[in-house]
Amino acid sequence: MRKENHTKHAILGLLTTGCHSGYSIKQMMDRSLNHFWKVSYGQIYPTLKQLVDEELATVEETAQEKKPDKKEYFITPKGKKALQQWVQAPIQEIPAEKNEWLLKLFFSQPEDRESLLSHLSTYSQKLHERFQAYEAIEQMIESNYADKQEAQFWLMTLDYGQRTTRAAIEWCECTIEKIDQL
Amino acid sequence: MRKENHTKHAILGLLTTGCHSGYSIKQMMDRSLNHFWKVSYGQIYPTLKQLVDEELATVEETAQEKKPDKKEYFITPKGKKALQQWVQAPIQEIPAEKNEWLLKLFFSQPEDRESLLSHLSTYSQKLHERFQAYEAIEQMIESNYADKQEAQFWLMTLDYGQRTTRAAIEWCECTIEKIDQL
DNA sequence: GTGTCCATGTAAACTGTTACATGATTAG
DNA sequence: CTAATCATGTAACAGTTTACATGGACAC
Repeated sequence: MRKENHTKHAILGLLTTGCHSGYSIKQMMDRSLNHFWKVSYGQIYPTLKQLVDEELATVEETAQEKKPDKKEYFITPKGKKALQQWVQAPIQEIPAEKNEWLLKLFFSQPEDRESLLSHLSTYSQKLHERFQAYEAIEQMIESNYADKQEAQFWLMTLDYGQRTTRAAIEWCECTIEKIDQL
Repeated sequence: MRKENHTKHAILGLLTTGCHSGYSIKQMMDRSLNHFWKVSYGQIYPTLKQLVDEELATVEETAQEKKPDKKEYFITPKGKKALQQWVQAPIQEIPAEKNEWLLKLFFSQPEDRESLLSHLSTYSQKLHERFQAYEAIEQMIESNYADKQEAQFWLMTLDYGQRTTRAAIEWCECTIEKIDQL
């Protein structure tokens, strides 16, 4: 049973959204896909090379004035086909998040009450920040990509983030209350 | 900047919940911590060895009648201290789930409509199953561990799973409708 | 002169999964 | 007789992060 490398496809997919360098792929990832997929440069650059090796992308090296040299990557027709095939391929696995907060909560003892409350309020704050970040991205997409058809799918992934984050924030508030009453 | 190994602490923590063998740790993980932490045997057995090396746990080998030999692990006072320190230590990182469904949605094109709807209905179904699993665990905890003080924390982690899963299910339904109307 | 943005890359370390290996007992 | 449960473990591989290395431009 071989496993697909989804990060490879994520990077391939980003080549279709106007990102053509490792640097801009990283930026886009951090800004728009951050809540459901992350990558580091240590993955991006080797993967781009690999994509070229597999003929799913091509490179062009450009010298820029007053800026470092840049390598521009472009998806090939073969790459587009591979991307679509991956998009349409069925999925079996439900995502499993690793949640350090819940792990610590699970192993807490009544005497850890104070630190628990502190963890929860930090968590709640981070969730609020995340929620606000989503709203900012939403507005950015609506104003910059209103014409782009694919942008509606981007908004859907964002909606997922907003809904689940809202639920998590509500949980934080309820749980803080519960622990307060212990 | 060194990183903590949370799985090590998760396994250490499970030694305090009545699990004393690699096998029973795996079972408990799959049944109760599955929605926020997963481990494979390939991690459990080496980690247990490591815990003994670091004097956070001890082993006792027991020959069982009509069953294979068993190694029983017990947390040491030093281990308990390490566990509590880890539980109380602050957390900076908000969890990042890798969501293959959202990744595919993000890179979808209008012509992928059919496969998208199929993905979403599968996802929704899996989320329902997960939700029902949570309800079963909840009842199990309430009937088997009603007296155990820590069980209240277990129920809180479960509540998190239920709330976020419910939000995800609602998102699925809304998104299916949206795509239907395209 | 300090920090941030632009820009690319590698090597080592770490985390985690999968496949393999073994074997007895018990329930259907 | 077949599958599941109990029970332990390792080696190879895959995926990912971190630290390191480099360096110009530009704003404060």
